[in-house]
Amino acid sequence: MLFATFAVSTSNSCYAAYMKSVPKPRNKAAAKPTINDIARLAGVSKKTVSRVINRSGSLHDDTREKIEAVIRETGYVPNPQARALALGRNFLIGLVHDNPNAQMILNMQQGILEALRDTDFELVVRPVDRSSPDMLDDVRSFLVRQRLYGVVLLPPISEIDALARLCEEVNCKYVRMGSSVLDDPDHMVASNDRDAVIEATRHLIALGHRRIGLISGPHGFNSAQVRRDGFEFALAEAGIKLPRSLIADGQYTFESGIAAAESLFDLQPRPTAIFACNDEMAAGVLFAARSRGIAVPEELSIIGFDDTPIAARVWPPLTTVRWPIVAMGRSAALKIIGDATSVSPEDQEPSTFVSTLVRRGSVAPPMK
Amino acid sequence: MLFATFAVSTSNSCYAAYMKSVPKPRNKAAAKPTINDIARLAGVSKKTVSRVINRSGSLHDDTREKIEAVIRETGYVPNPQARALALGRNFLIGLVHDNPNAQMILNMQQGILEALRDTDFELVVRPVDRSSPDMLDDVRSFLVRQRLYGVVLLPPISEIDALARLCEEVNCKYVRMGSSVLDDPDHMVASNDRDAVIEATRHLIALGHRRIGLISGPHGFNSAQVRRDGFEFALAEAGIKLPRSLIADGQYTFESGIAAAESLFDLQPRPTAIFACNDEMAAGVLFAARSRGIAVPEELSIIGFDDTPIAARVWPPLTTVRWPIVAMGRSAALKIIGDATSVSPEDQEPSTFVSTLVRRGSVAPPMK
DNA sequence: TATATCTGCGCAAACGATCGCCCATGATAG
DNA sequence: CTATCATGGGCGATCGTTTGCGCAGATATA
Repeated sequence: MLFATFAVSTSNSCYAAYMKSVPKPRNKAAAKPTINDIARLAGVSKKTVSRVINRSGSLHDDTREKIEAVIRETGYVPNPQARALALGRNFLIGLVHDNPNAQMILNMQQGILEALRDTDFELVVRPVDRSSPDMLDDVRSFLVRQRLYGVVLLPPISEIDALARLCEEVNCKYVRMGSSVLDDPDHMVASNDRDAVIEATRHLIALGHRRIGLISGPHGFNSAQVRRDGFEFALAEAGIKLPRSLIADGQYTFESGIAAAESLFDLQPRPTAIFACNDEMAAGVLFAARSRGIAVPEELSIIGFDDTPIAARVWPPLTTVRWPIVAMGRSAALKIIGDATSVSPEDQEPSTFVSTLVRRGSVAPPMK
Repeated sequence: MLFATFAVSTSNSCYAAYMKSVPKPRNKAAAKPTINDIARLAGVSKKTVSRVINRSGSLHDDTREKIEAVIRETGYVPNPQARALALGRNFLIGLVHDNPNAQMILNMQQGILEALRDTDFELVVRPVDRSSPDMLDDVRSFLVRQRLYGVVLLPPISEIDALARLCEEVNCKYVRMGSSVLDDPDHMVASNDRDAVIEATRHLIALGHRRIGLISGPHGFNSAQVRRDGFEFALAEAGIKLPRSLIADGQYTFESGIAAAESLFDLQPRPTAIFACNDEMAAGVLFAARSRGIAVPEELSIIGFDDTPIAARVWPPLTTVRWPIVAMGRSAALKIIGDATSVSPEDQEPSTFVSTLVRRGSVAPPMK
């Protein structure tokens, strides 16, 4: 038996009676120390051990150190299931998303997991269907049943205010990932997409491009709106008129990028550059250009957004905007578990991250 | 520090908020009924309710139907935390992986989540570091602490026998994903990579290719070995000699594909076709060919493996082998939770899946 | 010295299921 | 007609924590 060698420092008759009342020993194969063992070895009560574990209440330094020593010595780890039951709250962080870019989800997971490493938290992933009328109920039952400690909401569903209200209602911490800064830094991690798009568009303009096409994101997406705003601002700033025909609707998918590019290619004269609101669509533009024999970047410059792996794998590699998703995921997770871990509680996690232009081979000055 | 802490005041206030939110619009799931409520409403004991929930023991049809009616009526859902504590087993499925292809992880998650949909199970993701000496201990503490119901092991770490033994030891169900069939169908889901590679290679040979290069996967990977075996088998079968110089080492990464392609391009004469053991490396070959001005598929045919999204997004789109990862993930999850769900317990989940050749634009007959 | 105020700490009751045992009931055999 | 058995169903212990309440003992104030 694991603890037979430990000295029992108190002869508590109540405890002895308790031990005697146990009808039969459980399977001791998975014998792990419980809080009772720690209390017995330290000569205190469970409550006191719980106090040092949860840093609640005040207690003598001697007592605390004694208990901490015993914990360290036995390698005691509190049982998460029992904690969850007593606390009514689980040590799980949920990642709720609605099938946006696959690479983005994975980078997000990576960032969150980095923050959760060496903590007691685990990551639970949960895709939802935004178009389903039951979506809110699904999420609600997910949060309530699993008693999640917190959730990270990925765009585009992070833009649904009802979801945020739901989290408040069921008392679940949450962080919304987004493309524009809300006035709620505790529940929001965002990037400065607008500035980055302005920078990208200025880059094209500086090279001499004047007929620049835009492939937008789907309607109703905040990120799509913000990126389009930045694009239009940069053009207006340079005094360039933007005819409606140069704006093509996209759906953030490769195929929609191809379709949008086809429509832009049919214009007379053709745009000399295209800004696509994400890399998937930019890859579609490149694909469509190749199909038509349009040389990139000689006859057509392309800029994407996201800097997903595909941007660097196509030929020519795409100039794009790098979005620090991993760092944002880490920050989001730290915002949620921040008060539960004792790692430097002072410095606030940043809420805004800077996206930067990555110059590769898909951009060149326009032909004369 | 070692343990997470809770702010007591937060916990209290949220409890109050939760209690206040009980007068709820929907009469269904907000006020969570307990098993005691069900027992009282049905006029039976907790134990009997538990019997119908867990399908254990035998009991009168009248009793069962009565209880089921009450459960349906009240929208009762058993508390997962309490179940986990009493059962010593959580309703969580773990996905343990060591950073292989990102797209593969995501497809895997999708497949598993499809199987878990409408069950009480959730998916917990856990990346590990295979090169770390603590890897086994990390996984062990993960399994033991979270009391996982089961885990899905992704390649390449699925090939580590010690991991499988560890799962047995801690009494955790597991399924290993792989590229070759082991003799343990209960714990293995595999695809017939070898046959698929043979088919792909035969395809190249039938078109007239004789100098075919191979970019292998990293040493020690079973999938790499199996794919290489298939390649060599198909060449031998056609009586084609394979000089060692036509085999280049790859690491399953885009960059290693570029490097391996460069070395093959330096050969005199150059190979007319290259089989890369995954799409990432195949994309690297295409990238390297473009850099050198080698026309694909006119001067060089390329075949990849996996059919990840990138294969269809580059130009020309890559001929590749499609691996039914999503279906395999679903099957793996069903193998684990199969006996816990009442969905047709008779039909065994398949252990072997068929990979098929997808013909796209990166293959053509060799030039004369 | 007596009273009031803290402070550290323990007892025992939740938390919400599961499950070992025991009992009641009706059927069947001797 | 009684003894044995099979079977549906209940009581209460248990899983390992957290926490409300209360009680000593120490310190401060009058």
